[in-house]
Amino acid sequence: MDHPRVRVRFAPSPTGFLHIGGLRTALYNELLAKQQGGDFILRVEDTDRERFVEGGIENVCQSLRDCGVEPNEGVWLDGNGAIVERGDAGPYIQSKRKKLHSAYAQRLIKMNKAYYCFCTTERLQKLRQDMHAAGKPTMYDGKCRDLLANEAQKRVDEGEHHVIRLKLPKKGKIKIWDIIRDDIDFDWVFIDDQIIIKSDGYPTYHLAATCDDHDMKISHVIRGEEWLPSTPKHLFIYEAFGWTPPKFAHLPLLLNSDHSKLSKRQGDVAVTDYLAKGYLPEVLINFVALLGWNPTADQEIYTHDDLISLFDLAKVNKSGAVFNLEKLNWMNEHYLRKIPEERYFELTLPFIEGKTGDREFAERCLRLVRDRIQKPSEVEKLTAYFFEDQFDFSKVRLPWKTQTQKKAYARLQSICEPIKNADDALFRTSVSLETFIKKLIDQNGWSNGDTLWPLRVALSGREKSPTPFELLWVYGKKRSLKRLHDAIMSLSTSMTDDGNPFILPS
RNA sequence: GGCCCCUUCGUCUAUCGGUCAGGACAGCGGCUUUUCAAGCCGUUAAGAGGGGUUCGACUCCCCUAGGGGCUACCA
Repeated sequence: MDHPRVRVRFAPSPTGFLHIGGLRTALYNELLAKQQGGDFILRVEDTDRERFVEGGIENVCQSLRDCGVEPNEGVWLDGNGAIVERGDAGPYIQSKRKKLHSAYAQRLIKMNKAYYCFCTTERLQKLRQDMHAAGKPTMYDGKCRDLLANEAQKRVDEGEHHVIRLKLPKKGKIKIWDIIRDDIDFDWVFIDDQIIIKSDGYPTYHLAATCDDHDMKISHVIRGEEWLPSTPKHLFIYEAFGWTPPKFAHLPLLLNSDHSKLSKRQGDVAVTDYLAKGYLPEVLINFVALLGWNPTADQEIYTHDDLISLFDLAKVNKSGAVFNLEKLNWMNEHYLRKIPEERYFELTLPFIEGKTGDREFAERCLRLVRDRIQKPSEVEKLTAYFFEDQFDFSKVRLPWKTQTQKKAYARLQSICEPIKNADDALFRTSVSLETFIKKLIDQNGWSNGDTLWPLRVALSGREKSPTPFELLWVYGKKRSLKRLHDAIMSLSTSMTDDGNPFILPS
């Protein structure tokens, strides 16, 4: 009997930040829930007190919110950024369910599906070492497995340190079914009696997640592939209690370029890091959705809504996917060009804050570099020269190819005058400026190269830059003339190939 | 070591027995051009290997190899 309603959960442990792989897991869960009109729950798995990181829950929630992957049930942040829980199946913070978990463990003991184990960490460690040295699988030897129930209970009552282990079958096979991978067979002999309650009284993942999933009526468990080998243990618990297990879908791992599990060592893994660098949330979603799945043969760009309607768990790939930063960059660049200009300004303005008090000038600068960036932060460098007072022309060639300094000087002078006399309206678009300059070239019988090169270098202070027409437009008349005068001045003082005295233009 | 999973261009992927194996990123080349980008056009590049099954396998089965995951009182 299947679960009538689709209810899925993303269940991170708050041991740091939301991992980019976690974002994909959360997304796939959310896509299924939204598509099927079900529930997407956020449950925090914080049963490991030693690894708990302050602020971890907040970071996960905030990252999910930033990316628009919103749970409609479970742990969430309220307007003030405080952690709250909503929904009827709570509590959703696992540590608060400790009593529930120990009650389930007790029931398992009563059913003879679990047992108390008094073995010390030291004994266990030595056991593992010995088995490893003997070339055998490192498993628990079952020392406490057949302790008499009342004897074990007595030792517990006397306060002896203990854990609770699952009493797994020692023979036979178990078949699990996975939406992505179909049937998988496991042999019980190779599966260890898993600890389900630690000596601190807290449950391990295996018991907590399984029982919580049942209590919360989870219909599909969508999680990383690393959980595949422990799924038989989870199924054992479902069977012991007579519960209907959810459907499982184990997602392929995200990989570094050397095909190891995606890790911090080889770049950013936290969603926060990507957001901070200016990757758009919708890009992260679009990109990460396509790591392991693609709904069509020839489309790369999908909105969140597209993904919701097209999502199909059964078509998710089985093999791991390398996280390809270059493609992410391309996608961010692509989106950056499509978003409304206002949003583009919002994204980029902070990076040139304080450079000029002239908002319109700033916006023109940003518009000019828009198709030259992959990330908002890059505008800072690309627009830097617009805000420099003076260029150092000694490092660049103002004349074009074989053009003499004298001729470059004369050419710039000849351009200054018409620009000075031009109507302000001319500066409204770079197209009109282009027409104007080209006409000037035409009328005077000049050539493009020995006019446009010096003009462009004069305006940018560098040999590589956008077109002179765009530069004139960005600067406007006054700033343009200032740049031209600076260049002319520089040419006149550095001229050594010709003794003629030059008169500086007014 | 043991168990499990995986294997199409360098990378992300499409293909669900019959295709010139398609698209995207990156690369390369060209066009454009005052430079650099961008843009446009074109192009290199793949079914790990070996056996089967079949009229026909990238697709189904087996073996081998390679990669990955798990093997904690972490999740």
